[in-house]
Amino acid sequence: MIDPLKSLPGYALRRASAAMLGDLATRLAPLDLRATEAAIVVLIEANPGITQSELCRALDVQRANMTPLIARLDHRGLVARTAVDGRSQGLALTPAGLDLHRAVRVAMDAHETGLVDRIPAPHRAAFMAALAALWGD
Amino acid sequence: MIDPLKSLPGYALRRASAAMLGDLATRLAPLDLRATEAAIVVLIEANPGITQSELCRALDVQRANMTPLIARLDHRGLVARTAVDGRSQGLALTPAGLDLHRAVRVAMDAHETGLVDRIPAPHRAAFMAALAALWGD
DNA sequence: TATTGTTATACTCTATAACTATA
DNA sequence: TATAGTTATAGAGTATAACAATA
Repeated sequence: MIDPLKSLPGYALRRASAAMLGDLATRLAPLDLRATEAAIVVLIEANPGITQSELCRALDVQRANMTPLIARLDHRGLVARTAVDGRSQGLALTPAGLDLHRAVRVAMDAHETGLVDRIPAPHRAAFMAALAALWGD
Repeated sequence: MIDPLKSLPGYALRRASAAMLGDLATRLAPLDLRATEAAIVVLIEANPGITQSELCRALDVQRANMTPLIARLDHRGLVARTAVDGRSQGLALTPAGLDLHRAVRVAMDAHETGLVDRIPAPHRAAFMAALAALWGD
């Protein structure tokens, strides 16, 4: 079978990303969190008082799609909302949220370590630089 | 804003992939093709007579999800089915499909060239090697 | 028994438009 | 006027289960 896609960097990027996202999803499944939810938990922990709109900009998620994500974390008792002004609420992790955050970091660190370990050591720095060049702007 | 995600290779991989997929989608939109459909067109052109199941294995798409993809290309008159045996059909591009394939290659080549151009030249080989290490399990 | 293609279904992710209330 | 959050909705992507026909 001739596969003209194998040699295309863009296609390889998509397939590698999908494979790694699948690995992360497997690791987060026991926590009943999806990848985006885990990213939200990490960002709230690092930035207590952050608003939904700020999360949207950091993660490149639409405001309309953030609403059900935060609502689910709220209903699970992981996130608390505190009014900043009349229209926005600062978000912070509850004690249960902080506990979950520790488990998230364990799962994410294992994922990232496993990923980096698969890349030959001399290629790692160039790999990160290339991703930054594609992601930025 | 503290962003602990920025330094994570897995997260950067996901964001870079999403950015590049968006670029490809924009380039394919005038052809009314999605990225997976374009990949199918390229694979059929390179492998006339290929079956749906073989496409599924090459692209890592479930059989159940391939059905509507091929059906749409068929209804648009881009793909012709020829019975191989009683249960599978070989796929080939029609003349209209071959015309479209040329436009697909133009769009994909522009996409890939733009992508590679954004990566500093000394990092390109390592980038491809790293992706291959992550993709091929 | 295993494979091909199909249908039905469901869940996630993403995108847009429109609404409210607040600044 | 612009921003924050919400609701509703629609389009894609992806996953499983079950079925008929064929090998």
